[in-house]
Amino acid sequence: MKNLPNPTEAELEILQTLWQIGPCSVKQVHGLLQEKREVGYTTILKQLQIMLEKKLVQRDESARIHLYQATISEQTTKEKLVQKFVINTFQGSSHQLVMQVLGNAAASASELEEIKKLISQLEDQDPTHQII
Amino acid sequence: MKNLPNPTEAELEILQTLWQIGPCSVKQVHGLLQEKREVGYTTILKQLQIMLEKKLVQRDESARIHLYQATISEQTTKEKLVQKFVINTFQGSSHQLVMQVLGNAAASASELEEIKKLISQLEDQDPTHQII
DNA sequence: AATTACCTACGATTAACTTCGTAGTGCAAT
DNA sequence: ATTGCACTACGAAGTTAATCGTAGGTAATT
Repeated sequence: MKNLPNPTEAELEILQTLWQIGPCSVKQVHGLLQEKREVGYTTILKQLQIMLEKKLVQRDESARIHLYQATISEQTTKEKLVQKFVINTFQGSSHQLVMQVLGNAAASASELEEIKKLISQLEDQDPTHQII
Repeated sequence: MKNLPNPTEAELEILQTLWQIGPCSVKQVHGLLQEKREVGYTTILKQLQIMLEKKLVQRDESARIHLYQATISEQTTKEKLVQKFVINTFQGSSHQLVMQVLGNAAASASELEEIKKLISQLEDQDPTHQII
């Protein structure tokens, strides 16, 4: 429940794989990241050790091969990162961010449908409710 | 037209004020940022000098008081930053980002209206067109 | 038992960012 | 002219991130 620091870029990359496949060894993480880019084994190891100190992950040391898992949830982590990004880049206006994304990189028709559905839900919830 | 580096956090903060008020002196930038947080005058000066080297800004040295202005546009800069952020945080899925933002921090009713309007426009443009 | 293979620990390095102090320069006001 | 103010230039320090090499230990294999 404490407030851990936001993960850095490299840390987030590792967290994404932990979220994806659950508790796993350094070797597994390294194997997956290696597919995307050249990176040394000990680099990942060191990162995980640092993340352990920061309490971004915990590890099971009962076996010789330590197993790491994320201590922070994907959802709330991304929420915080988005929040910070919106403040830095759009001076806090998440509305501006959405307009940007939709305008430029947007979505397939089905994804737009999905978004419209979500908006309808939000509106139905409470028409007067200020969500942003 | 070249590819300049993305601005850092502190640089972006300065760029925001340059975009907002146009060409201006160090003093002006410092004055505005000072309102938001404690920061030294020479800090801003140095940053602007660094940004000049990186070509993120240009300056008019004709007068004793140099005037700085952004060389990169607000729109394209933010596009690039969003793109990078989406890749890092949502593995390239801007759709996921939008759903996140709408779900959590979303918008007032009028803003939702605006977003719906934009979606309609996008759909009308070309229903089969993959926008994302 | 000796060798090999794998795993962790740790230190060191490099680069980037951010910040600010000090010094120097020139304009302006007395 | 001298003094003082405002502005720029530059260097330096402190931080944080990211990467990897080397060393050391444990377990399995021969």
